[in-house]
Amino acid sequence: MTPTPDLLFRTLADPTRRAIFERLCREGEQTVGALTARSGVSQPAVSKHLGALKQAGLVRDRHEGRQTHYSAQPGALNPLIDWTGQMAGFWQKRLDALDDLLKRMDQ
Amino acid sequence: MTPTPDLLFRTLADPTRRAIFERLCREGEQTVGALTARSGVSQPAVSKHLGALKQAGLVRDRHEGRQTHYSAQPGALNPLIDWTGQMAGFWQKRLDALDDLLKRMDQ
DNA sequence: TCTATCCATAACCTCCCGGTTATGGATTTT
DNA sequence: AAAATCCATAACCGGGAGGTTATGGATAGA
Repeated sequence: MTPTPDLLFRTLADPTRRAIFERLCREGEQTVGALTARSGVSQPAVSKHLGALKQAGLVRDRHEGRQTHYSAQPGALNPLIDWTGQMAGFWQKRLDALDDLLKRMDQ
Repeated sequence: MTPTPDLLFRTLADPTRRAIFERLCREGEQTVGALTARSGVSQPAVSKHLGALKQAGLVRDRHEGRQTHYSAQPGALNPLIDWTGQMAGFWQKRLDALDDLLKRMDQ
């Protein structure tokens, strides 16, 4: 079984935090300062968001002198993909059953 | 462009609410009473969650006498799927660029 | 008709979360 | 050595979200 996507959903629910993650996905590794510059919130806020993202396994950090570089951790989205796939699967399954039923009633 | 998955993430972030949605996906249409029975929270709480799910387009309701039947609305997850796909795509793109660069340096 | 059931809404409470400012340790620059 | 920069943590605050109980409208059953 794939790990529960609970933490993932909670972490990505906040727009500011998700925006940070998106930027890391689009543009690759960034320092805290660079991320803060266009985030619209204070540097401590960004640091907190990065901490949350890290705890959810969505980002990695790399220390270099006095600055910290963050980068997106791609595979971390897999549980999300699996979950949506499952939900779609359940739906499809019930659709098939209905289809089958109708086919039997038809003949 | 696909609609922003913001509302989707926020709506699915709550475990109780997501559990209700999962049950509707697995087992199909359910009345509020049936959902309340195994939800662990009060009936008004369930009604509120269903309201949120409905507003996010994740469920449909069907009134029949004094009871209301809810069912999952499958296509609603598409923006989520698109979003995860985009993120994975960005990552892949940068990987390709890196690969290309290395190849050039090599020769 | 009278009662019981189903569900939605209102009113309220609590707690968590995202924001802020303040601070300090580590490192770079002058 | 002194000053400045980068970032993380602490402390605090306000608002929102999820929970509850209370209530009422609509429908089904007696």
